[in-house]
Amino acid sequence: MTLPPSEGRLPLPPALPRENGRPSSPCALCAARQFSVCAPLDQDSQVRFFALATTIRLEQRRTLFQEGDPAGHVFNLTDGAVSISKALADGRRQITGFLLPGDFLGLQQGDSYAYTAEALTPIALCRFPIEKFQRFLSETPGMEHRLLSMASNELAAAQDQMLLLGRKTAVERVASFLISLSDRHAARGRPGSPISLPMTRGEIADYLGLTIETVSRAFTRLRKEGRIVLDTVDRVRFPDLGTLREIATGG
Amino acid sequence: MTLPPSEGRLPLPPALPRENGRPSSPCALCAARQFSVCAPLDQDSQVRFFALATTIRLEQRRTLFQEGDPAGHVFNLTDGAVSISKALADGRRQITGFLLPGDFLGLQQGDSYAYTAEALTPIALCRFPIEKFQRFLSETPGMEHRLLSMASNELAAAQDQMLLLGRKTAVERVASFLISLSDRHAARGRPGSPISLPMTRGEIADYLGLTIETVSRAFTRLRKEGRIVLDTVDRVRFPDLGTLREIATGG
DNA sequence: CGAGTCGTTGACGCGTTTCAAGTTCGGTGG
DNA sequence: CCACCGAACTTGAAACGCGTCAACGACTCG
Repeated sequence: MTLPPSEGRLPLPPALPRENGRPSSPCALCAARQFSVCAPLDQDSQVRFFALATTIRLEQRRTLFQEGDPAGHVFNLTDGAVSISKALADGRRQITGFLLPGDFLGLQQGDSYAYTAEALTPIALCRFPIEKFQRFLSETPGMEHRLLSMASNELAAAQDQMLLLGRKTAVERVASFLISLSDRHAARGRPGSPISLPMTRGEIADYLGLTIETVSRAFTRLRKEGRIVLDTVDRVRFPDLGTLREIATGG
Repeated sequence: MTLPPSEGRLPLPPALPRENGRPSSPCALCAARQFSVCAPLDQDSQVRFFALATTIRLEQRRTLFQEGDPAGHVFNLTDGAVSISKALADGRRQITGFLLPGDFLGLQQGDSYAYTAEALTPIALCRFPIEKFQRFLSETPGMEHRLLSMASNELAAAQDQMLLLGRKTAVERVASFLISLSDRHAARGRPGSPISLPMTRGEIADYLGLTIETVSRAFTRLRKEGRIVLDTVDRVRFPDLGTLREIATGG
């Protein structure tokens, strides 16, 4: 299975340098040093670690795993975008996160996944069988420390999102969403503006606890007020990140 | 400073057995084995661990630390109830969690607290200086594993709360809140009904992303429909947990 | 060219918020 | 012991932001 020319919705870094068969983005656990507080793995550990992984690819809109599926693997996203979501019995859905290259997913307590993971674009991942991964964890000093610090960051992000969902208006939510996407791009050394939106309005709505129509109206309002420029429907520029940030925080 | 007879709002376990000066509730990190996937610490490690801690007490409504304060300690709550919250500049507030005895708080990335922690009732905590705690972590096999599993559980709870905040109605939110409190009591071996509510309607509102009035109306509606019985304003009985659970999940 | 998906916009309805009284209850002081 | 007070809670009425329903345009793909 090969990755189509990738003109789904996410152009992303047109082509990150590809080193001798390894995935095109560094593995968050082993190489994304800027996100970790602990010393990176040594050369030997990295080799042992990569030996555990299989690279897999998935087409746009495919489900990686569903809430309740037996949890057999953990993953590291190397290309594309993924949504993490939970749903109620009647279909109401909440997307709890969007994952970008370098993000890690699938680790949790219990023997089944607590959420659904879907490909927003064609994706590529490193896949680790969970027992092998756990064994590597326990054998490799510093790995759990690193995972703990990643989990702490996720927890802080989750709290920000709860503040958004519980207390922000529709326009504030959309502004916050755009700011956080921009910041994530900037944190990886890519420009914070313009950015591409690999997700649809419906997916943004499910992430922000709104409807498609309300998200669309918020985009329109931000555009008419000059806070954003929509080059295309999935490409946004920010003439003034400072003001947008103020809108996002209700300041 | 001594703890008053504790008739604030939280009678809680009237008097857990108190062993030779140790806090009345077991430390989540060392003793609450039912919440951990890893082997408990050995006797020696426990002794070394407790040597790091100071027991402190705080009166009702006092702030333990605020969002932005330099982070100097981590804590383990041993008695009472604590709220964790974040706020916007204009005062809108979101409570992201309620902590009960046995819960752990204060560990995060960065050198300042990312949220505010307040005593809902008179509280007692074990306090660990963060550097000593970190050193103990790195010296004690299994500790980071345990913290990681705790963080994973918190992350799963945070995702549930996002689903609640983004997609549930007011009555569903209140029902979910009551169910989760009941479940937490049951998980600690205490009766799941009746339960006491150590927090005010305003604090419940800030947790559920609602207003005081809406929370009150939801309580009234659940009461009139026979789903709950309010012995007093802060004591709830559940005649039929199954039906309440269905309401909570929109099923 | 027709069908389908996605996004935008308008009109209207509804659930929650806002504003405003009241009620209950525990604590305090006369 | 009781009157008073304030905090917390409840209830009602009106306002409003977001959801729902519907129409339509832009674009893609057969």
